[in-house]
Amino acid sequence: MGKELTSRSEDYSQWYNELVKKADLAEHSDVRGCMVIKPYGYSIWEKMQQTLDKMFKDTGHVNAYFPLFIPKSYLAKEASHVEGFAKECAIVTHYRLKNSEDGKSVVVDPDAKLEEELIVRPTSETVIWNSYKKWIQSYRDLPILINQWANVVRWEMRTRLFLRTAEFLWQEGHTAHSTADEAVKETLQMLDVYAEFAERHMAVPVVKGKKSEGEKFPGAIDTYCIEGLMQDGKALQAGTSHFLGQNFAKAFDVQFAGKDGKLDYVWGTSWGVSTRLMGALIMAHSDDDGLVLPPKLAPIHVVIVPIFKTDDEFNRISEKVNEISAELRKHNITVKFDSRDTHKPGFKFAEWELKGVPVRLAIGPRDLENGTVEVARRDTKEKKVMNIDSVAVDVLVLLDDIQKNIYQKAFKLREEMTTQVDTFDEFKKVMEEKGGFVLAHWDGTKETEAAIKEATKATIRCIPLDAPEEKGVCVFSGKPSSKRVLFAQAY
RNA sequence: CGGGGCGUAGCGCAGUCCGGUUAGCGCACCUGGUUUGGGACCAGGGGGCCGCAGGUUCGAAUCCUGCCGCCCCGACCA
Repeated sequence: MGKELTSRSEDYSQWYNELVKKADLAEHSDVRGCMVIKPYGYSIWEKMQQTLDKMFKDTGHVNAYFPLFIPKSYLAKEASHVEGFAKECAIVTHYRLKNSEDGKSVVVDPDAKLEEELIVRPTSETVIWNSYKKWIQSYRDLPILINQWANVVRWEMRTRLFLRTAEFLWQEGHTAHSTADEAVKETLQMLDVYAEFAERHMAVPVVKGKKSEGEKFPGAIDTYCIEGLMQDGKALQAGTSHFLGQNFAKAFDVQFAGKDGKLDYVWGTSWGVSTRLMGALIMAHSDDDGLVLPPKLAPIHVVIVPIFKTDDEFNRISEKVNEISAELRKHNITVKFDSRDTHKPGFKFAEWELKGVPVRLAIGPRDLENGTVEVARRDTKEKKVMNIDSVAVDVLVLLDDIQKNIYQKAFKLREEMTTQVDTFDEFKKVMEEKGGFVLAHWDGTKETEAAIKEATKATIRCIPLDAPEEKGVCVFSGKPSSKRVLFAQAY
């Protein structure tokens, strides 16, 4: 099948690109920067959606859907917002095609020009706040806690499957509140939801923090984020949560009457995670043999590979497999019986490893005789022979152990790849030789941030929320600083 | 959007410099047989607008021009 992967040490980005394609997650479409998410990749995304959606509902949010197209004038209403997105918007200018003169193709009908051009949403704050204006009159209408699952388009110059594509899938939460305090609480609550999802479900440890002025969302007062560290030592922003203040309420004139009868502008938040999480998942855990998926997000938990020579053997094994599968399914374990007789077991082993299935069972004639089954775990590649009667419970325990183990492994890597530095020479040395996260003092200015980026390619990923107060001096300017911030080269 | 590389069968590539029978190879695919506890083997077979569009030429995968796409490096971004 020719599915040997380039190793990570040889060429990390080539490894990533090949893995995405060979594990059947996604491929490039014919449209520049867009991707086809294939069924196996999409089923992982669906699992993410299901989990997140439940977490959103559990925190009081409801789903709705707002349009793909945004009138151009909406975008212009919030100054920093339009400035942030103007360079990467797709624009609809016409609504009709017609046959070309020679009849061989179709052309845009110049008579069908739109009066007001439409922007394909790069995010939905503007359309949503336009609706909120109609929905909100009094404090009794608040809060509004809405999420939507949607696609958005940002015309990126340089794209990579899942990590940065021109069109991507995401969820965007948009909430409206009567007080700043409540909106800030919401912003931080959703940051916690994201962090919990990343750590408990994706098994990716993340740092919660606040973005610097330069890195924050256009239109936000404060942007919070979760940052993960990939195996190549680069950081990946895995989710963002914004405190919008009254910026969009003012831009769209959304006011409410308080209990005292006075009018005030509504306070807002927005928060989102995208199919970029797929990239984080892949890069955090996978190895040179292919994907490594955390059981909580794996579309298939257990693959069963029969080993047989004759039809009779196959039939007897199948019978046993059906029993085991039924037992596993009782425990909510997803099982795939690879009964193909067109491939040898070794081939199947390699293929399912490439696809990251957490647990593999192999059953052959010897096992039938001995009442055993061979159990292999994807994360460590260990194999054990287990008693066939208790396999369901053993697998349940094993899946739990795999989930924990890959988190621990990622956590340990992050610990090893996080370095405290106190001089700029150290900073540069770490960035050049080791990579990863660097904790350093920063004077809080844009100029220093830019200068450090210029010199090292590292940006401020965030100001960690749990950063201890610590007197120090900025590694670059020598000016005083009260806490360390997190630097890294980033995706 | 700037610099570099690439585009030939589903995938990976040779052939391109120096134009000339019928465009090759490995994997995959189809048929038959032998196989099956870590990517099987033998035999036979099918599959090509040589990225697209022009041009030069008796003749173009090969030379020229334009365009499209992908990868890498920069600037920009989730």
